Amino acid sequence: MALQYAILSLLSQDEGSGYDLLKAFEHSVANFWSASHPQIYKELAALERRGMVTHRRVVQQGRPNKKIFRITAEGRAELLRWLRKRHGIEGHNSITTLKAFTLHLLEPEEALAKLEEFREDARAELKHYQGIEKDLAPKAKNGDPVMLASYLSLLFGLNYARGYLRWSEQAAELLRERMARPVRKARTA
Amino acid sequence: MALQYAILSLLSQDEGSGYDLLKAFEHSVANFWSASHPQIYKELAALERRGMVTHRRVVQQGRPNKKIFRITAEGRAELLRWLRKRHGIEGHNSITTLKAFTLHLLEPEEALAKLEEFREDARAELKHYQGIEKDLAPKAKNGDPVMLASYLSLLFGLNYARGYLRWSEQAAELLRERMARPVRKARTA
DNA sequence: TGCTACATGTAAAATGTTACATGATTCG
DNA sequence: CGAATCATGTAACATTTTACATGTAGCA
Repeated sequence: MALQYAILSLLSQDEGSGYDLLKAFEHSVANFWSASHPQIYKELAALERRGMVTHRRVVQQGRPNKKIFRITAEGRAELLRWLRKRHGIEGHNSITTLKAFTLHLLEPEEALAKLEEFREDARAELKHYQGIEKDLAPKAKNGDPVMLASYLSLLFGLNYARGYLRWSEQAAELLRERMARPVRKARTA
Repeated sequence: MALQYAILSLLSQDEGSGYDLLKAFEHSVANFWSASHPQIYKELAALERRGMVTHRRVVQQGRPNKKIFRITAEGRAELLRWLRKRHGIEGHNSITTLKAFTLHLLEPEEALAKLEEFREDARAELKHYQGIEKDLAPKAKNGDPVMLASYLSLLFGLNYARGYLRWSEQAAELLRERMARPVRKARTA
């Protein structure tokens, strides 16, 4: 359902083909949304049936023809209605958190190694976003509202990666404390 | 697929019925995982077929009978195999980020109000977790490994909410800057 | 008397992924 | 010559949500 709004949002910036949308999901908005190509084509068809988008066929030589989709006035209105609704904080299913919750199955040393893995992943992710941010920041500060909105969504990802990193360090810290000062399970007879 | 591991993880702490699991997904682990009851019953059946869990029937008077599920040795081994695998940072589809990305459709004033909504939601969420944290922190520091693992997963949620809050404030700040010092779109003929 | 908790399921619909299918062009 | 890019779709499968279905006990 929400994928339709992701598509409408992308089309609200610029018209494009299903393939263009696919590339956007793989690159520019991979940060916060992903979709496979069959799903994109399915949702585009559904959106067209509902009058939210239209397309024109573009014949090309040497490469496959394509359909360029454009958002309609109704599509734009629908997107706005959705944007204005209040959704609250969404709880997503987080593999990492589930793993943290399951960490008691590992011996402390291995658990610590696992947290170290999380930390490495987070640092890599953070560096990645920081690279993009450096590029985008000046453009966003002086660019049009579309640029600013893109930048705000990037900042969300950046913040997330930062929180992830801080958490992995904090968690490792707690585990290390525990290892240094182990807990007696019961009276040591 | 991953839901099976969430179920195995819960059962690795304590045996329980499908209904117990449902309540866990609604409360204790709602933070990072959710599931509907049909899905839980289906996955329990699948896990049992694969020998990962077994159940015994408990007959009750005055209320429906129940099936208490228990993880098997193979289930535990499978859960450990999964835990040890490296998953990397998972990209989830975030409604909030999508909305941030779409914010250019609103006039700056309304966009700012939207960000203020995000901030309110984040503050509420953060307060909620902080309440739980106060309760759990002492128990986690002196409790068993299961307690510590639960605590680590709570910390993840806490960090997330903090990041969300900081982002919403940062985003509002950027927008306010922009409103004070608006951008000229092109040469003003 | 009506709502909530307890407790488990099936059926149908929606949503998403993976595999299958095609076919030219460009780059290394 | 093999892989990647461009470009769109179908089919099969997997996963998830919502609606349907049932029935007791306790609380307000």
